[in-house]
Amino acid sequence: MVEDFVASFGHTALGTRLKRSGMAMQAVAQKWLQAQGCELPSAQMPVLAALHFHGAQSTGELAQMLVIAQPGVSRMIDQMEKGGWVVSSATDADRRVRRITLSDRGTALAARAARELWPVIDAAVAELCADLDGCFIDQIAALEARLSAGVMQDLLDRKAEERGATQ
Amino acid sequence: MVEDFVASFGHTALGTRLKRSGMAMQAVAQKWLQAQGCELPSAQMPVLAALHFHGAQSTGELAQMLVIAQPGVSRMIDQMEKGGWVVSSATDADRRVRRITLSDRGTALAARAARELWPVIDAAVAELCADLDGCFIDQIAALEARLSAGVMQDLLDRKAEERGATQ
DNA sequence: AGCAGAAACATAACAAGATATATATCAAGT
DNA sequence: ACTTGATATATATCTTGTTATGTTTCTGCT
Repeated sequence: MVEDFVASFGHTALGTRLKRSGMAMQAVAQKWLQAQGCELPSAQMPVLAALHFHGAQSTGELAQMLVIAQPGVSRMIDQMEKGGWVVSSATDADRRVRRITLSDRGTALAARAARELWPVIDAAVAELCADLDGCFIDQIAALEARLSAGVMQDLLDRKAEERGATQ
Repeated sequence: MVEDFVASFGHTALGTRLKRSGMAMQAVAQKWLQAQGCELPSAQMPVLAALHFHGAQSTGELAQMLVIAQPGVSRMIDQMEKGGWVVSSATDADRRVRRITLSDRGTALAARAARELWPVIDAAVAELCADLDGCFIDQIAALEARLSAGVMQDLLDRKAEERGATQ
């Protein structure tokens, strides 16, 4: 039995592999975040971070910043507003525009994430990708192997511990 | 305005970027395949290729080979059977098992793809990823830049032309 | 002022992955 | 032979992206 046909399919299926690896990384990160008591769905994290670092934005601006289609942002903001993470309102100058701000709850989570969650993920992923040698396709293969071996979970835990120990 | 916040977010959003790049590559490939008269949805292409190179498989075997969840295979096979690309039937030895085979139409498409479609994609992607220098995150950034510049479309066209010219 | 076209967002439907769970069948122990 | 547990697949629902299209509001021209 072929274990991973897609990986054996050369460059032809590279798109599939990149997508798969990306989803795997997101899944690991989300699981870890949940374990840290972070209730926000992982797909909404970039919105939170964008609003944290760059202040209030419109729907269209967020779509451009996050490079996702505008209807996706529309729906995501609805969900985040229901979850109490953001507040939105029509602007006075142009009443078509919906201005989105972090709520108190969202601000608090973003501050905490900036302090102790994102740096851990950043350090873990940086180390996950360190020493990926060879040509690009080999690097992807190495990354896939590390992900399926559970290396990223271990790194997240270790990095969190290290930060906790040194602070 | 920040153009691509995710890309500016360091390693933290690498998963999102990988996923995004993979989807972009798949989209370009699918568009090109359609232009070549290939009617099969791109997500079903790996199934076609797996059956072409490794013969009849069960639902579970396909899930393992393609590293996707079994319900996804179930649904995809339903669609492909409706589209006339595959035929499936319960096996005699174990009537729980659904054995999936390429139909005549599926066999014909796979043969054509193996001859003149997959090699083009392979060559194009190989060149797309050639000379990606630097550390992994820089390589991803370079890949993203090439994708958004439309380099992959151009390569597909050029590779197809080259193959056509030399054969 | 009023109308045409553009722009911002919302809504609907689709795609392709996921998980959770139900159903049907098989295998093994008594 | 029957019951119990495992296995293969199907079904239902969720997630998060997409495109297509509808609605509201603005802008600019006459």
